[in-house]
Amino acid sequence: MSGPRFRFAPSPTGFFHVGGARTALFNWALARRLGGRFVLRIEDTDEARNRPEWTEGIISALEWLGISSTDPTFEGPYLQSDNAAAHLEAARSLVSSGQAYWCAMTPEEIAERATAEETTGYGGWSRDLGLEEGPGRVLRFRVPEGETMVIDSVRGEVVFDNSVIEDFVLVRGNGTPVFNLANVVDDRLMGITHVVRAEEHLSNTPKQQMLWEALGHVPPAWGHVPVLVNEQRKKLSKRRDKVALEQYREEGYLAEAMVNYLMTLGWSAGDDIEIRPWSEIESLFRLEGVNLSPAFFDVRKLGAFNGEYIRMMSPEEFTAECERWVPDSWDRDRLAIIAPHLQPRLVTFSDLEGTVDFLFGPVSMDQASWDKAMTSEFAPSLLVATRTAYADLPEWSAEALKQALESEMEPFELKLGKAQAPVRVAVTGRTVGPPLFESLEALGRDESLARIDSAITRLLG
RNA sequence: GCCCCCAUCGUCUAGUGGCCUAGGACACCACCCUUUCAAGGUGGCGGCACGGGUUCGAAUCCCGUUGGGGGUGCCA
Repeated sequence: MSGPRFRFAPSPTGFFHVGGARTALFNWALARRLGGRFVLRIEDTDEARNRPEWTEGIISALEWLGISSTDPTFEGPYLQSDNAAAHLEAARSLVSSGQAYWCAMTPEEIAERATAEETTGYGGWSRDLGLEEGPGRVLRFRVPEGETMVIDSVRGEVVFDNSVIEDFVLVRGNGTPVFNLANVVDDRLMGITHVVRAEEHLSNTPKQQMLWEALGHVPPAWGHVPVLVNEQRKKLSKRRDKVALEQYREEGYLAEAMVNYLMTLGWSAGDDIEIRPWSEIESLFRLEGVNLSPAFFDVRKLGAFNGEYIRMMSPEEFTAECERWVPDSWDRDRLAIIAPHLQPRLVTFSDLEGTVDFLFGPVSMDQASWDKAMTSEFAPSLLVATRTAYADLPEWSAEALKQALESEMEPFELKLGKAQAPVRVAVTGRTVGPPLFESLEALGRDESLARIDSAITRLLG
């Protein structure tokens, strides 16, 4: 078991946060490039323990991102709760070495003292009281004097004055260990050498580092990456923002696009290239190159990346992917005919169904489109003429369809762009959509003619 | 309140004292192409938060101000 060990420690909440996804990717890239391990540890809470599907969700989300649990780089998942005994044991060792002590002050009393303005709250009240362990009593860490320097690969050296750090709780009144303790003990037990996580943890890092040292070990290398924020520049929250990775997956964003986009938030390889395959990202990624300020998660740019990745797919890949996003009842051959024309038009695959549904079921006529296309002077006669020409067309192909309409529109002195409008609306129900003649070809002669007929009937009464 | 972090176009970023009249991408606008809509091509709009230093020279270094963010729990 050699080589650096990076840990990723999400807490299951029923969805996988995009910010967490980026942190996971950072750790994964590092572990892969350095020939180390990506250690997944689930911070399972009481609630999560009763919902194994939450943990499964994390695994499947990671899998989607390309962080495969079957890859040799991947280790885990471990459950934090499995180590509960070790957490407490570490706490006890701190008591016997005098680095932790029992405290009887209740949260209410602390709040009272805080408002009384005489102290900051707890203020080390039972530091030297020599209290014994007892019901409801908490174990506190005896913060030493001096200062704590956190050496951070992203931010450099950050110094904290220990006097501003309260004697924090290690074990709750109910006997359970607290996050900071559990984390340190787990990291140590698992031989973690690098802790790369979001910046929101930076202020708590001196506490964890003191714990490492109090336990007699050398702390890991830290790396605090900036958080992801929304338009209001607030940390992304589930309440107000679309943060669930699963939701993007369901909307038809490609994993490769999501991964690539996430990696550009707060990091760049130092050149002008943004779109690049994971293999390159992996070999280029450096913690030292990570930005220091929060980044806005811009769905529009994600969409642009997704479009790029869609266009990069081979026609076969694209068609195969399309089939996954469309009802089973839809004719696959017909879908394959139109697919090439859809590829440059899609932003996400969830857009697919709505843009070609007219090929697979009855037209739903958009009233505004009808009004716009059918009120022109030439619409009725052109439609009739085109219908006649189409009925006798020897070959039902896009090219023939186009030529036929072009010759019918001549007397009206129109451009193709205008002339195709009535036919388009008659057949697709909308003014915008995939290329018309290719759509007609896919639809077939009978259905196309029927739709034009029904439009003519509606137009002429 | 106290502590910590941060600050280049609207957004994501390049930039580590002279190559910067600050580069790219997304978005936006215009034009071209065109079978609507896209895609593609060309061009445009737009930024170093502010004030002091240091220096021959500052987006880059230092100090301050302002502004943002995070932390400060018997949350994780």
